[in-house]
Amino acid sequence: VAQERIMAWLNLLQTHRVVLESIEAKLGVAAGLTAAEHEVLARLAIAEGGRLRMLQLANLLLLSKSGMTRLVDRLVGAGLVNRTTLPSDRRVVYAEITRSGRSALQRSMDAFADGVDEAFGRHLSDADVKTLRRLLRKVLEGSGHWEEERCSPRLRTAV
Amino acid sequence: VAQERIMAWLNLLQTHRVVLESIEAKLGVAAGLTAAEHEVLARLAIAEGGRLRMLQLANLLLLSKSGMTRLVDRLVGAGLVNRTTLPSDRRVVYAEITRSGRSALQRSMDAFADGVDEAFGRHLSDADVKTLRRLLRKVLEGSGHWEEERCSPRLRTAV
DNA sequence: CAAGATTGAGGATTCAATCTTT
DNA sequence: AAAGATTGAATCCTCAATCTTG
Repeated sequence: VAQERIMAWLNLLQTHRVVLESIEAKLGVAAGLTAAEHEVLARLAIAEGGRLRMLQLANLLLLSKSGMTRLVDRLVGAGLVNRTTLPSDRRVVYAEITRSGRSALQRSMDAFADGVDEAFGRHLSDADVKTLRRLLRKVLEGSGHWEEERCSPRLRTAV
Repeated sequence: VAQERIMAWLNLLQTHRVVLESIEAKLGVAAGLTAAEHEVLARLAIAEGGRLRMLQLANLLLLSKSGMTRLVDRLVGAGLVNRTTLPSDRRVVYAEITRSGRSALQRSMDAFADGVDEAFGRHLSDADVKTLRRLLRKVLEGSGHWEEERCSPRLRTAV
């Protein structure tokens, strides 16, 4: 019934909170990063030239433009990212991962994977994970919010 | 592989954002409530006597004590909830839903169900919903965060 | 004027400190 | 002293307005 749908949503909400909290705890002690900061570094590291436009980043993380400006502000302040402009179109600002950013990412990468595994993956079989992903994809596609690059990035292992 | 787990988590994150946004939009226009505010009203409406302790509410919504204090502040300001104290233990504060709160809930209830259905349930079969819920429950139980009352409340239809 | 990004103001949440009652 | 709740300071986010370049 409809009740079942509502409770499924309730459980998704709770799972989100619980798992995120666990991931952020691990990331915090290992690299002093929030989950969002880690994801920016991870996205930049696999991008062509180690850089992405601000708007592209905001889109990938489902964040507002101004939210991304502030997030990058923090990363620049920590020396993990630079802002760059190319002469071709000087309206566009690129965020570019620094050498220091790549080494921070190496540390946070393991913490992140640990966090995901501990709170999320450990209790699910490989088949469960596949099923879960298939269902979530169905939801996202159904509401028109699936984008290959955002939802299914090729994750390079090499940093 | 581990990649698959990470992407499953990524998709959960995105689904959470997308569905929540849709629900809040519906709740906003229909009743001027956020999702958290709606859930407080819903929890109070099915509770014995229409009231719950602040700490119990915070636990149900996975919010901090102070976060719940402020959330109830807003609901009291809107006249949807009252604060009460019983003589048995005057340290405890109860949030109690008002008549006005119940009528607001009647409006927000439908909007909420619509939002869940539209962004979340519509694209999943009944079997899919059941499967999804089973997997999420597995995650929550595995990490020791499943609590029957919080994760599987009996949802009375009568308000 | 439109696109891309940043800034200012305001809202929601958390941690640590405080207040009241037991 | 401990339990329950609130308050103050700080963080992070969003919306609307603004600035710069095309």
